[in-house]
Amino acid sequence: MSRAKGRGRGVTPRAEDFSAWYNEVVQQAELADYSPVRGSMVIRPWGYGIWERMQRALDDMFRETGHENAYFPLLIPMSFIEREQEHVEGFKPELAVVTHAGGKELEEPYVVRPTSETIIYAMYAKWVQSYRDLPILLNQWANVMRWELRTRLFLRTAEFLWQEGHTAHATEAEAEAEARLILGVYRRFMEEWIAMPPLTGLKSDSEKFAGAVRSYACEALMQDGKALQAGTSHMLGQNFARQFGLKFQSEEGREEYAWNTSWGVSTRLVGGMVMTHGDDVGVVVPPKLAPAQAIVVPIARGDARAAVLERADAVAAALGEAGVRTRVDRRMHLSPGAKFFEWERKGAPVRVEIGPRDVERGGVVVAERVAGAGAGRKEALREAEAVAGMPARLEALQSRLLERARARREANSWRGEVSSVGELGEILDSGVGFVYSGWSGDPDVETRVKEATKATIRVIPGRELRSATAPQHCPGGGRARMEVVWARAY
RNA sequence: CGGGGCGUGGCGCAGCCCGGUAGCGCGCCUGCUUUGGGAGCAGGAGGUCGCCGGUUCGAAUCCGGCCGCCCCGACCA
Repeated sequence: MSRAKGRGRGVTPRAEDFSAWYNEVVQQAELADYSPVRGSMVIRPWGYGIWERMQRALDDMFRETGHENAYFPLLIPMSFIEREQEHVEGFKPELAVVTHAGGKELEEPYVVRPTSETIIYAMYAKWVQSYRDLPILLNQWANVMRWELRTRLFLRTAEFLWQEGHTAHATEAEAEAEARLILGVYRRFMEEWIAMPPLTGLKSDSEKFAGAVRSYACEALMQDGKALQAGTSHMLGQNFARQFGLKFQSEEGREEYAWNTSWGVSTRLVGGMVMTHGDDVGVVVPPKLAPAQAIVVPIARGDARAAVLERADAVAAALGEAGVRTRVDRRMHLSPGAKFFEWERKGAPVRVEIGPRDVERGGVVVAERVAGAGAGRKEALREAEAVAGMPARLEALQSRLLERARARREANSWRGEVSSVGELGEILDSGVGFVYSGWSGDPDVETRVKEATKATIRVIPGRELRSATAPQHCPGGGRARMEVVWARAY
């Protein structure tokens, strides 16, 4: 495709410069654009449509697990943020603060929420008196602001969209179960919808959320071998409850502090999708997330024009009835080829071409964005056959993407003995993403490894993800008390 | 916050050394012809050369200051 490249329409190949590839692809696919405000982005319709599909799917899952949506305010009194010790320390450096309003300086500054634990638990404290008022299981869809120094579209922006769940429970066990339940929801969502299979498990203390007792996380492996923290679920213990007076009277009449959890995923997931499935042509959107799953491109040549357009509309309508989100690209000032390139760049899963030859024989030409093994680039099918087969075709594509991503994750994982920091560094330098090893639990080891290799413990994997035989050796020394996964991360 | 780079029509760039009519490609507009992998021809619109100051008869170009953005490192969904 040197021609396209020469015309300045190509993309830097992933292998040449992954980060340049990412920036170009996100913009060329019209997922997002830079805004005039430093570090913040505009999410364009194609990108926002993907986020909306994610939102809908997650929202349904939250409801199925007993949660309701609510909304808490954007501005939080500074004093609230300052109440929980670790929480302030974690967030202070990246707070945006409102000091003036209505033409006057405020008596107490407000922070633009970086996360809402403080204001939400202050409200819960007001609403809860008895164990009968528990649990509270709320979620909110909101924007938050963290004043990042180094930003990237979707992956790290000053303002981003997310969902944050906040729950309050009468017992520790119940809160713990909630945090784990949500971790499972996230994992299932990422696999089934984004076709991005994450590792899940516990965070080490150094990586946990500011103010949490423990954090669980989903860590996905990107094509460049770096890990992306794609979702977190925190068991907050009674840390916030104590600071905000979130107390209740138990069945036995005792006054007790409630147990909290909080959990979130953000528009970062869109970036994860790009870095999981994208190729040197552009973005690849899994069918379940695609705002348009099938793009019908009429090839309206000469006097066949009217007939071609009519068939295109008919096929689109039939696809719509079959439950396929379909769009007809009727723009007449672009050649078919230009449309093919554009939709491939944007990652639409399937293209349906209809030209005079197809109309004549009652057929269409179908091309998939990511061809399956053995399948040709284009298939000439009868109209009815193409329509009837489309839902299955999309499902097959969806699962092909998941399998491909899972295979890549495993192919780029090192499961074996790693006995020194140097060896760990060498393995990472060879292109391996996730390195499994033993760990004593000593935080000094983590620090030393990070300094030497830039890798951190991404997760202490859950049982089902651990290696068949537990690693005996620990890079950095000590006796192996658990298995951990190291990686360089975003 | 430290190091590097860049600011010139919407986008990508040349011009800057060596001061003298602001240019190229893509895109955009109009018309005609086109349409099975990035259409062709003809005509056209669009620029306080990041900002402020200085030098000069004359500054995109030389000098000083400021601002912004991008890339690379320390902190983070």
